[in-house]
Amino acid sequence: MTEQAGRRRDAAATQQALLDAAAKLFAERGFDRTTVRDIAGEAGVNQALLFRYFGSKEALFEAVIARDGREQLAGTPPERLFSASLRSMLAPEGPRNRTLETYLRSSGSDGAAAAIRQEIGEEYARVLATLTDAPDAELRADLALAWLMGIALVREVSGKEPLASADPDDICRLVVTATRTLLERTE
Amino acid sequence: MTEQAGRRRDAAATQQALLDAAAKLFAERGFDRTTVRDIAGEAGVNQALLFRYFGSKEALFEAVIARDGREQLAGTPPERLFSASLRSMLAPEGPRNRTLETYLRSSGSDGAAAAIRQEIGEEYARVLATLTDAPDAELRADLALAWLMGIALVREVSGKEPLASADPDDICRLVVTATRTLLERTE
DNA sequence: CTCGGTTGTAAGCAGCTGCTTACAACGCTA
DNA sequence: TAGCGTTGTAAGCAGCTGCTTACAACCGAG
Repeated sequence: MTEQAGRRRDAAATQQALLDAAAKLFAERGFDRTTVRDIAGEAGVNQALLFRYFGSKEALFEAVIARDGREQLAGTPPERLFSASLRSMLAPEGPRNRTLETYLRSSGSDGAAAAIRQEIGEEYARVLATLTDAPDAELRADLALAWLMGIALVREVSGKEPLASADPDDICRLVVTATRTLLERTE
Repeated sequence: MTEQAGRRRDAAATQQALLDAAAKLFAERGFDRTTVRDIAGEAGVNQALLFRYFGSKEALFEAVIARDGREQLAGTPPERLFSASLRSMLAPEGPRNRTLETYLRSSGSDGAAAAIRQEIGEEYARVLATLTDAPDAELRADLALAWLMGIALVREVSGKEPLASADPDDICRLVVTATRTLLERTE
């Protein structure tokens, strides 16, 4: 996790370590339940440096989202965004993108965290809305996004069975089938 | 909100006021973000009484769920539970049952709160699972429950538009239509 | 009236939170 | 090598958290 040997006095590496640690902990616990001491400890860094390099806990949160938030969004064609996001959230391991997980685990936070949450949600919904030509496309997109969030919530946060241990393929099949009535073109 | 005149020294009324205040605040802010001082203040009661009558903040949470949690579950036939819960969460006002709202706003909490969350989820899913005869009925029920939670999350917690201001009837129509492929009998 | 348990109050405890400050160690530049 | 800005450290601040304690006010029973 932390590199004790090798170079010390490396500001860039320290900032990276803080960003990585924060991204992990925010995704796992959300904004409120992650303390600056946790982040500094996970990064193997003195907590005062967090404030030197990022100014505040909220600014660190913004930096994490700015780095990871639009990655999947930009790199996925719209027609695959829904299933790709679903699979990304369901993937048990690997360097998955945990932005949506961060989003839902930080629900209820105020301030800058709330503003950023909203921004992410809007970007996802905007892309999903292009998938249908129904007049209420945005509402349908919100409902699809809501299902994504709900599945992540019940699976990851609540750990409810059988959903928590279900095969991502099975989940994907059921959900994509059901959302056909939501996100489809009539033309 | 609080009755200052009239009887004082009424243990039962004090406990009721604490339960009501706690139910409201837990639904609005979740477990973690609600402080015992908030609850006592909302109830117009000295905070020490909270501990005298309920022992701990977690025990108060359990008491709230025990009082309200199974109300809607017990009073609604299975085939209407999904749309009834959805409508109850979408209802803008009135004495709606806010158990599911409490559930999702308290996500991420540990301890007794987590155990109770799980219990509520299981009861809802068990009932929903009776609606289909598919072999993976429980998984389908979890996915339906997840959609409920996700809609509440995006609508109430994130306040995302257009979902937040959408007509409950429109939402219900779209969601119930989409879940037909999930929760239906083949026989 | 007096007693004694019940109800309500005020103050405070220890622990944690985000954040700040004063200072030491380092290493590049001159 | 001397100086100095950069990087890292340790300690601590004020505010909030759940919870406890010591005590006053009340009221029915004897």
